[in-house]
Amino acid sequence: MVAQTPEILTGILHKEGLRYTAQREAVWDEIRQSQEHRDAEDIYLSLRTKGIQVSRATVYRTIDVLVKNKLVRKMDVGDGRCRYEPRLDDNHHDHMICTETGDIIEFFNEELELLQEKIARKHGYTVVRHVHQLFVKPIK
Amino acid sequence: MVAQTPEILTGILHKEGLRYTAQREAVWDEIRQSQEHRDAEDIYLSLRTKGIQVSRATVYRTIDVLVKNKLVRKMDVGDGRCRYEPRLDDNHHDHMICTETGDIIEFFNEELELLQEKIARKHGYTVVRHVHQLFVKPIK
DNA sequence: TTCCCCATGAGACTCATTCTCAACTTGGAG
DNA sequence: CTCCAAGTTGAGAATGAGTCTCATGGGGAA
Repeated sequence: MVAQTPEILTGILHKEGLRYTAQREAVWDEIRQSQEHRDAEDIYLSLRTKGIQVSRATVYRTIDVLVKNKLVRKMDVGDGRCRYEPRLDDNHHDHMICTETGDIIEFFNEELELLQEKIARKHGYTVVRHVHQLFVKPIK
Repeated sequence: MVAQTPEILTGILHKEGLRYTAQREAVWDEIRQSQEHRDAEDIYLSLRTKGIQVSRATVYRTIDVLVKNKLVRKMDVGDGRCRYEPRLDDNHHDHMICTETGDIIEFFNEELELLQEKIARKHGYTVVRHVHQLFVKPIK
């Protein structure tokens, strides 16, 4: 359980020596209130549609701060646009992407996590982070 | 065992209804003779340095054909440039990227492969392909 | 050898993301 | 409460990997 209160952003900005601004709050709110995997343009347009004055540059800059502080998870699906999702509860998971519909399904498997670390150790390393995506298709 | 003979390219081009050209041969040779994970610019510059007349457009176009026909594997490391490696023996493997040195280590684990399929099936899918990268650091 | 059509190359173009810098805010000092 | 140094923002330019265009060049079937 992490980042459940509205003050979490204030704390992070303080820790980073950054100021609290309406734009940063708005970007975080926008990402937080949706559980989807959205790209930066989507987030930007959604804010503008709501009449919130913010620029693409600020959206990107704010996302960087949020990602760095683990409030947001960034994922590169390989189609040229990164997707972002809130990490409110900090539950780690990976993604399965349906090649037919584009749906993104989250999954988590403890055994898989352990196995990865085991493999890294076998080579004298320890896992810092990982990217694991399964491109799948429905079983008919 | 696949693609060990020089004629493999000819066969593929024929199958695809494409012509055999010096440029296509050169790009394939360049990738084939190195076991490294190189980006397109690297391959392009290496060819030019050797005095081979080829353009970036042709390098990209040829790589697409090679990737499609499984002579080359394309990997997106997430830093904006895709890397390519030959698939001469067609041994599937994933990658471990050292966050300190940038070294890329290949690994393969049968258990991991099976586990992925098992997870996908649990959700009603079957794995078409996957991206699995471990960003690691050396154990001191 | 001819000739049709594919292949090539130079450079324009795309598009997500980053950068620039002048104008604007924030927030601590006084 | 006001001031002002320093951080922030926005519009648009810049970046950079990869793609596209189209005039020119070159395979290869007949």
